[in-house]
Amino acid sequence: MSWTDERIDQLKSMWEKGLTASQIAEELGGVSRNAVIGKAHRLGLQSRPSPVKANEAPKKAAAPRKPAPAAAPAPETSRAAAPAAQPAAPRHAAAPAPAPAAPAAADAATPQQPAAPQPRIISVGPGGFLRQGPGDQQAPIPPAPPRRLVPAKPSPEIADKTSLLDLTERICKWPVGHPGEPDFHFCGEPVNPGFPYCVEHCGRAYQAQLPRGTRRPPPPLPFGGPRVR
DNA sequence: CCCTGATTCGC
DNA sequence: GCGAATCAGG
Repeated sequence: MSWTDERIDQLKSMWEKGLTASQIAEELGGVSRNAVIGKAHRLGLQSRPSPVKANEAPKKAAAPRKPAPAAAPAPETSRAAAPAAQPAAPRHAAAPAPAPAAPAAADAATPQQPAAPQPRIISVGPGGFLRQGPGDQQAPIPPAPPRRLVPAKPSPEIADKTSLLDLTERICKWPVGHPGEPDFHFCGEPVNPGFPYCVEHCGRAYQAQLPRGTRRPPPPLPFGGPRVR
């Protein structure tokens, strides 16, 4: 899968909506969680409450992930070299810190600036578009971007059945019932590690090969077994 | 264990 | 540009 404009748009939308990278990856399909995060960063979408981000500016530069193989202790000008030149990544954008205007004249007579950098309250509507408050004029909101509303498919969670959308790497994918039927769902138990099914269903999926003659009639297979044409 | 996002770096 | 591998916190 490649990052088409559409998929990028979906990514942005969902990212801004606060969906996790995993959810986005799952929704887009064909990409990993890492791919989503990587793309998000490359797009400049940034800053999302990260569990690993609490710490800030430790005196020691972040430990290099990979100690240079076995050479060049030289001042490697790697990617993270730029100290503070361009409008690089604003680590913590906010920080209004308006220059303390009147240093000397401490006259309390300057009610000019209420100094209230009101945090913009933005809510997100379905589809990921941003709502504005009444007074929030920001004229050129996206000039009617062709933002497509994403179908809210996992909305009506049907019972506690494990649906196709609930399947993950570690959920038993043994089908129960038949596709198309109203109550068709998947087993949903934790898998037998290394297999797509839980222990119980592995037992049904993988039968020991018995010696000829002692074969037992094959157990029912998912979907009624291989179709014979 | 599971999850999360951030970062690096070979491709 | 991409994303797997890795790190690191919850």
